[in-house]
Amino acid sequence: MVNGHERILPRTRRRVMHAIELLGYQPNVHARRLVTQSVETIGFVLSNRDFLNPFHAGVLTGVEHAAAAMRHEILYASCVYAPETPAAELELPPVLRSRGLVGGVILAGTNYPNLVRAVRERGIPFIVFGNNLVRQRQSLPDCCVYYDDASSSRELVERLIAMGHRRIAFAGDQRQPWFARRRAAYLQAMARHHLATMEYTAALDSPHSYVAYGEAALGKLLERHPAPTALFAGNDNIAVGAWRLCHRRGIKIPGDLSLAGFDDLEMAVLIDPPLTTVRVPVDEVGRACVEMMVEKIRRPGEPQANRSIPTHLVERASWGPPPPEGA
Amino acid sequence: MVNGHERILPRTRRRVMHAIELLGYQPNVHARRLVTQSVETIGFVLSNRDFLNPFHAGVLTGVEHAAAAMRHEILYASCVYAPETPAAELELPPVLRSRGLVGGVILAGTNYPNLVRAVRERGIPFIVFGNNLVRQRQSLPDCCVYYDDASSSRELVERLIAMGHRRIAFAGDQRQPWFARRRAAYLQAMARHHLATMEYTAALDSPHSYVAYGEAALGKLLERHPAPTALFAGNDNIAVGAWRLCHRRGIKIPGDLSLAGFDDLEMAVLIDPPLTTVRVPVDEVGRACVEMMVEKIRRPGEPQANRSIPTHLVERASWGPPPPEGA
DNA sequence: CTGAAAGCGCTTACAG
DNA sequence: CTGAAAGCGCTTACAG
Repeated sequence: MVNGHERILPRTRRRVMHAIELLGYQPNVHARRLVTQSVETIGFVLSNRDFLNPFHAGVLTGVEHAAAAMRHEILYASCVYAPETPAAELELPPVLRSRGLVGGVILAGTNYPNLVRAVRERGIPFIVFGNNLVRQRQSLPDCCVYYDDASSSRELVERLIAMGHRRIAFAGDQRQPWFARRRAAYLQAMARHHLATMEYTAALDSPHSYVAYGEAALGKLLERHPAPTALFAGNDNIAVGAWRLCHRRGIKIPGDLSLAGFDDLEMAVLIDPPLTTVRVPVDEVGRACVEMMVEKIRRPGEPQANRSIPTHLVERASWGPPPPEGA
Repeated sequence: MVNGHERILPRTRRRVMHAIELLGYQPNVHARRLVTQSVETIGFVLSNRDFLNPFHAGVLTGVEHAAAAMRHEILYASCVYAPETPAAELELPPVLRSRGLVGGVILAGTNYPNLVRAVRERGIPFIVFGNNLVRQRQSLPDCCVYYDDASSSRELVERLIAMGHRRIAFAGDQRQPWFARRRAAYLQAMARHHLATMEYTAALDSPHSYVAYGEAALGKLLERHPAPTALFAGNDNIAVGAWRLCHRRGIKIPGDLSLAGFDDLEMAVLIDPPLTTVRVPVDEVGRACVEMMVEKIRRPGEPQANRSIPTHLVERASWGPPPPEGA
């Protein structure tokens, strides 16, 4: 009666409900799950990150809000593994190992094909945050949520060109797929306008040194003659590094150099001038993950299209027309 | 046999283990939990925050790592409530409502006595992140983890005094207990040296406007004659606001004004000069929460001391001796 | 419309 | 040392 909509005498129903209220009765979830063979819990696995960065914190927030609205809980787990380990030999965390802990998992962080394969082989329904999926040859239909960094990147470069910039540089380590995609959009826009590209794509040693990377990148790019009049940094931290170099060298932003980043971190509005960048609606990414996950649990085997969340160019004072030629 | 250490023929044991391996057998957690009446899951409740900020993301990371090491899982849930709602009328999220979902909860975010009371009345073991516990009259023994902001704050002010500063200002909204504690340490240090205090403690309208608050604070403080030679900002965002004002007005840091914050956010090293601040070892806060939680679940009723995690003064270039008097 | 029984997959005493 | 039984707290068919 408590669960179903049986035909029952309204009076009886009321009395039972009253007793429930009175005693503070709450059904035991494990007994229920044992018999129904279903779980309302979704695992959120953060892979290969030593801490929860603001981006993933935002995705997790979105995931939790969406899940709560659909009466699901979120089990948070981190997971570190080597890309080369064969799928069968991966040491999986309990979320991916124990029977019944979760009804499915959202794989966030940076993932590789071996983990995806291991999860698939165990029959655990899963959704992958696609932008950070590295080295995946064949596409993964049915289970990916992306944010669309290409469109905004293209728009960003097109806007710089429309302002009059011709020497537009790009900076970002190409081994990281997010930078590779942003660069591809940059190359495409530049090619469309028959403009020569200027790139700094050196390998990045430590994931924590984006700012230093940005300083080095702009330093190198400024050695060229003629120098770039605009820099599209692969992310905001790289942009902040470039900004610091300008600050030290007295290069005016946007007078001498227009600067744009990607991510819209909190600090984007704190530097002076505030940074033009691209915002990823992380809460929508999280929501999309949950919606796909719930749909997949409800209708197993039913095909679903991958989802792509649009991103938004956020225009701020760090860009403007290029300096007059020959100045 | 799988669970216990019974005396069994080694050969039989080996054969069973082999079969387990072969079939990929994993026990069903719900059946196990139903019979053992225990859960290895700990709830992490983020209260009254609309998103997971870097500080709490760090605590959550610490909590998850410590929990994983002790073979516990983390259920992440957010919870928004009004401080005035009577405990009995609070609408609790499933972690705090369902029977058996978790063995206990860590209450992070900003909490009020009504929630603490509701959780206690339901008999759910809990640990509270004490620094953000507001309006709690009687102390909560046995269940609090704090970070010690007083010692580092005092040390910070003492160091400024030792450098020769006499006019040291403080900025932070006193209704927020973390600012109140830092201010108390400031007042104490100033009193010890018989120095007059200079404060900006206006109410802060929006939690997202710390930077603007910092700009306003320093603006007001600089109207005084003589002006302060150092500012202890209640947190890094307020310090960044002050830094921006200095940047715009051409006030040199630390030549004209020494600046210090609290939190050691990522941006502390990105501003120029990098910011002297206080670092809270968030992972240790998280670990302490888990350790107390597990201890409390294992030995119910056993008294435990509250824990206080030391913080660390991080000296950077944003402070130095005061300008020569009368300059 | 209502009550009693079976069974979900385990663990834990207990009998062989 | 090993196997069979009882029972954790539910839900779901089924008999009354």
